[in-house]
Amino acid sequence: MKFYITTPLYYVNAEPHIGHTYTTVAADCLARFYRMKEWDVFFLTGTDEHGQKIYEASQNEGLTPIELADRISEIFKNMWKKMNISYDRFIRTTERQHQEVVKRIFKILLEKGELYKGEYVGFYCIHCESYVDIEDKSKPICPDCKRPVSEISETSYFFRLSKYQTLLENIIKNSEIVKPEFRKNEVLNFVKSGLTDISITRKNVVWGIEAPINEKYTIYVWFDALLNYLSGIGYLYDEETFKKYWPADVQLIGKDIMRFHHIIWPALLLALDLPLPKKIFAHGWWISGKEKMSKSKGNVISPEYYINEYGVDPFRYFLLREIPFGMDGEFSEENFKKRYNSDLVNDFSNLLNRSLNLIEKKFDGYIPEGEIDERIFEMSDEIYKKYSERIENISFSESIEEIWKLVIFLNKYLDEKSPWKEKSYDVEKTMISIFYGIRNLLIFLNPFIPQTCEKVAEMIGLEKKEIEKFENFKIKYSGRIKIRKREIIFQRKK
RNA sequence: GGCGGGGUAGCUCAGUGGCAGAGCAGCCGGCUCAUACCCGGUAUGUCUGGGGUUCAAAUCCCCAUCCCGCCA
Repeated sequence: MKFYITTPLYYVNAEPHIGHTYTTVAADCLARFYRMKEWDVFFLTGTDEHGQKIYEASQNEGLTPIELADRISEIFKNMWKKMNISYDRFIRTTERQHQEVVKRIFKILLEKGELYKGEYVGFYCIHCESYVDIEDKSKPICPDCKRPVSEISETSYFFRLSKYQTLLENIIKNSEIVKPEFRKNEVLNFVKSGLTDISITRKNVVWGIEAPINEKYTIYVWFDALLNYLSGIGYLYDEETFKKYWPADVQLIGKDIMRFHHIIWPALLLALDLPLPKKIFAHGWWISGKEKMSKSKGNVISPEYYINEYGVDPFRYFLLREIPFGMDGEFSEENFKKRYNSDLVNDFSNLLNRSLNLIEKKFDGYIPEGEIDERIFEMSDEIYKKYSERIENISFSESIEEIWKLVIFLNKYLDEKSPWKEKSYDVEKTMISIFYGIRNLLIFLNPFIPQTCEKVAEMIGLEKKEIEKFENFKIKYSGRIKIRKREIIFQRKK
């Protein structure tokens, strides 16, 4: 089995913020989950580096566009390193190979008659690099960026998007491609309202891939960027890899770029006679103080702050646990702290600490040998089933809820057995069972908080590889295992 | 203006015709190995308002109202 997952390519006009981080952490979690199932996973992310905005931004900083792109894409890479993002490839749209693929696709589509040369008459926003509809013709302002726009008339190459209207309607209605479910109608209504062909070349934008024709055009940055999902896995140059991974299993996007991904992207694939991705999931936004975050409002959440203050894993945990993927959610330190203290400290970290403490006191740090309470395995089995279903549905928070049942069970189990009491019996059995319960927790939580799981595994005397496969949650070890050290994994915050 | 989703406990929300629920916050108690934690118990509701269908409505229908999303 294979699993191909993508994030959008991030535009290099800004440094990574919480939105980028959110998508990428979610993708990472899925990638790790399927690797633990021993599927052949390919996780693609990267940066989108062409277009007018990049050109302008580079000029403002006295750089060439590629210098700017080099710098920002490096910042993204560093951020993903910090966040433990396990991508298989980081693609940049300025790479020679990607550019070649885009050009060849352009040619193929042109030859197939999917592109045609036409005349665009209307308004154009230079900044947004897009043709815009203007409500009030006497005051031509870009509906998006609010800058003045000019009326133009120019020739351009168009993609026959309109041709796919009916086909797209049927596909959207009858497939899982638009996720979450509640977005389906929205997209469908838009398609039904009529699709117009879209211009995919630009005359006055120099920073872009040259169209492979005898005229001076560059390729529209969105067309260029979308094709990374194909060029990233070898389309037209490494057919073997491409065949192995295409179609994408899950493509994650923010809800702001649904139009491109739920309509234009599938239409392009249809034009290329390629199968469509199975799911394109649009997640919600993190808001701050009831408003969307923006620099001007000064309510931007800084990933760095939370990483430094609480650690990478608590940050990853919060992003995936706090709200259902797909919904908007409020990001506040108050909510973060509550989640951190109650889930990670009180439930999880304290479970580890009290358990290891008992093993040290009662058994000198050795995991006792003997019978294990079968309920641990039965429960793990059940949890794993539900957890898998939920992850396959891209419901991170519900998956964690499922795993948490084991955390709660283990705390309760310890209390019921009270191995610290003089008159308690079955102390060996209790502590072995707790040990295996914790081991299974580490396996289940590994896609979400990998660094922590690895650290705890090391603490309790396990190898990293023991917690890297889901299969392993059924294994019972032979031989003595000794706790290597006991330390508090998450400190309570006031 | 059109289409769609929603309004349920202090908060976030689940609940598609059969005794109103979960988590967090609260309250009471127990325990005390552990990071004052954990465990158990417990209160809380005009299910937005009004009308209708039904033996029975948070749930189905109609009207109103408010919030959100997409489109124009």
